[in-house]
Amino acid sequence: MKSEPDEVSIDDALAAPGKIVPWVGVRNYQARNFMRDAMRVGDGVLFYHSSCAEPGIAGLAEVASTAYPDPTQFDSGSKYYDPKSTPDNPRWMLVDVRATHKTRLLSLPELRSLPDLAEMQILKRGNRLSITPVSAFEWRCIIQHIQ
DNA sequence: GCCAACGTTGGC
DNA sequence: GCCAACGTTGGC
Repeated sequence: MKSEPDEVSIDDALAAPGKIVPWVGVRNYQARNFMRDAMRVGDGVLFYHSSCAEPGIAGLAEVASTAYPDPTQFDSGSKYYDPKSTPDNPRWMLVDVRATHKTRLLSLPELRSLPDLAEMQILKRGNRLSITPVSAFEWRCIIQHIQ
């Protein structure tokens, strides 16, 4: 799951109450569907810093709730406000994410250098999704290299 | 700041 | 339903 560290960094997440952050602001249907349909409480999460000086995996986390409506879509003062969404028929969902560890930065160039990760979705050309699945094989590879 | 790549919008 | 125009993402 990508987060801009200027918005929510791994340090911010670890400092939050219960180390939990609600993953607000996702406004892409595919990314929403991953949270709504594919994620289960306890699933592992790679906390990825994007749009920053050193993009890469900065920590580990886990899914901490099932999906529920993103409250920011109803808040006209929020930059994530969506006037086309209503509480009766919410368009955007999110899950809570609980940070578990800060890791050394596994930088984007380092990720790209690992042959086992060649098929990883986040590394595919043109990928812009802020949430992408990670295979068990890729997860093990990353956990090994992060040590 | 640039720009490739992709998603969304809206006229037809 | 097509597709041009526009907006966004995100690495560099």
